[in-house]
Amino acid sequence: MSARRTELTRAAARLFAEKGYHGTSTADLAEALGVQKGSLYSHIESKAELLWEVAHEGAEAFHAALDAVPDEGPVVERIRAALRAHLRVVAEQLDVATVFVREWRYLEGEHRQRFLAERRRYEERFRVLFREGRELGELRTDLDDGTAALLALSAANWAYTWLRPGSDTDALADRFTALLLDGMRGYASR
Amino acid sequence: MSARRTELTRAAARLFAEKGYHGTSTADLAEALGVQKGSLYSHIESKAELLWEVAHEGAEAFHAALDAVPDEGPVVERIRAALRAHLRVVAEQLDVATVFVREWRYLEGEHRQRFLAERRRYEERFRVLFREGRELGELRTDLDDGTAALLALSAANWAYTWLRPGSDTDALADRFTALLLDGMRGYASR
DNA sequence: CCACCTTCCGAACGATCGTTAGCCTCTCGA
DNA sequence: TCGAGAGGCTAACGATCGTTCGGAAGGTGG
Repeated sequence: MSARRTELTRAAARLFAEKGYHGTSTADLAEALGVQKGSLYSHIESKAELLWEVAHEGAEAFHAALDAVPDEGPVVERIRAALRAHLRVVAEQLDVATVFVREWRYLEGEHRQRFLAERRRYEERFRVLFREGRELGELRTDLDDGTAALLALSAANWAYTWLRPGSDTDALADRFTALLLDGMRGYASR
Repeated sequence: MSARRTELTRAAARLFAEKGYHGTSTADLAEALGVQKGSLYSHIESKAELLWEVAHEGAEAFHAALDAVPDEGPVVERIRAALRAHLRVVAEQLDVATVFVREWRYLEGEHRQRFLAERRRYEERFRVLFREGRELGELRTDLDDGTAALLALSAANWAYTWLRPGSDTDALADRFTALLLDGMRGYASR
């Protein structure tokens, strides 16, 4: 992929995240490259192709980050690592993450199906951690692991709305993990 | 507001939630009423007015639900009640809640400012609960209440993506609350 | 019965949408 | 030195965008 083509993808990620897919025109994209809008079509076949590309890049980034999480060892540490990995991707590729979480739904046809499969698989990889944790006894044996995974994924998926580039995402993830593991209850309410 | 006008607002909520604000045309709205698109302008001054109306209705619904939460008594119970209230609104007014959480950002000018103020105030009402809980000792005295509120709000704000009308939102909220309060850690990892 | 108000129609507005076409001008390897 | 391909231009396409307008139904209250 040429340098110019890469530039276009980056601009698309930024603009789709900022103004939404339908709120971004080909004229906007062209202006970001300093070019006439017709010239975009030397690089792409359609605006929809850009959306797919950015959404797909998001899926790859999140999956790659999870790949670095060991699939053995204490579940508690793997949950922490998974949250760290997710938040790091959000902070380092905020535009792409935003498209991955919010704009993907404007995908159509085949691309939409492929994206949804990747997204479901990602969430399942999270769920497995909590199920395994319960089964191994590292998490409470009476844990509702589905709800637990949903809570963790909610924190992960909502992060793009408040997380800013440059944040200490490891510390943030650790705070979430501590909360999820040990709860908030104090002595006075026990 | 006439019955017809109300119908238009409902259609707008449904379509904005389904296809996004910029993905919904005035022709779509007109078709939902079985009318020519020009006829909409007997009822409204602009499409943007509908977005404001739906977003504002969402803000009112969420605030009204929180109003029913007592401002005294055990903080733990008030957190549970607040989560119940929020999830109930999401399930009972899913379209409006979706616009409140996701589509509001296409508001412009004055309306955008007013909405943001309402939204910030809503989140602040949540945050207060956790701060107060820590100060009163009902929650752990070493609690990071900002992160705690963020975690709860993440679960609340993400709910529109998975919650379906007719769910038992009270039970769902209680499961979240139990998790938030007592955590997931099991004996084996302590 | 008439005057009014609400609602809708049909047609059109200028603007903008995503996309296509033909042509020009570089750059670079053969 | 020449040919080719990459990348840009201008211009235009038909479609659709949100919105406006004048007029015509239809019901309601005086």
